[in-house]
Amino acid sequence: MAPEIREPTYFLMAALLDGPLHGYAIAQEASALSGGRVRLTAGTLYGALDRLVKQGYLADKGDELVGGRKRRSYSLTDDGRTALLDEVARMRGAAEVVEIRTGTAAVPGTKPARA
Amino acid sequence: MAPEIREPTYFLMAALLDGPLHGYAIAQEASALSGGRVRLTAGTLYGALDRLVKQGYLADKGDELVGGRKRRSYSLTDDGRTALLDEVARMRGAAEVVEIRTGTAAVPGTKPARA
DNA sequence: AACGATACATCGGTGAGCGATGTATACTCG
DNA sequence: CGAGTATACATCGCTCACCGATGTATCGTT
Repeated sequence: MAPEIREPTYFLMAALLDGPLHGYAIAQEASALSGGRVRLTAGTLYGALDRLVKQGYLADKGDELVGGRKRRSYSLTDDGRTALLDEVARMRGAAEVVEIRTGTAAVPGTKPARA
Repeated sequence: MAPEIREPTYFLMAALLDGPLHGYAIAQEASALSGGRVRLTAGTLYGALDRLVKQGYLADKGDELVGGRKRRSYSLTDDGRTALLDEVARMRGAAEVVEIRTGTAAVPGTKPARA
């Protein structure tokens, strides 16, 4: 069973859905996507990047020199995309369990992701 | 900003939505609620229980002797319930971001968080 | 009597997250 | 022109939730 993807990692991967980005840009996009909730500091960012490449969720697009500054870009692999969508399903399912038990209105027409 | 609630903890708290339970029963209910995904082993369970009581998310209902065996029951506090519902909202929001970006069918009637 | 389920508790390792620190370049404003 | 801020990378050490292993003890079944 695939382990839970934690919030910083989740938004890191989500930031790459529209195409490759370099590390720093990922951090900014992840912050924007999360409404400012997630702040990918250097420690988290570059550690996660290396880990995700090793796991096969990201592909290293290599270095590039832009105005004297080095940039390393990454793209989301098919495996990474799948893992991200699995996580979405996981969250939907988990949310639903609590909503049903608390009577919190599930949006009418929302069909259970998977029973 | 409230930190993310991890999966084992999430289902532990969800197990208490219908009323107090003792530790071992919580583990079973959490497993059932998660469709077998989450298995609260002793290490996770009792550690989390203590932690959550300290955080004010659970209340210790005290010991009780049932057939020679000791039972310690816990209930979900209002704070715990609120934290759980916050987590549901967090997950819904995070799921939506990815669904919109991937074109995964957002349920009609669900309003886009943002373009 | 042996075994598995019930029920609690503790210990040590792992790994993601994260603050702190370091290096270096580019831009902007006074 | 000098200072400060933003860009952009990288590493180190700490914390904490999780989790497997281990231990204690009772109860039901065979």
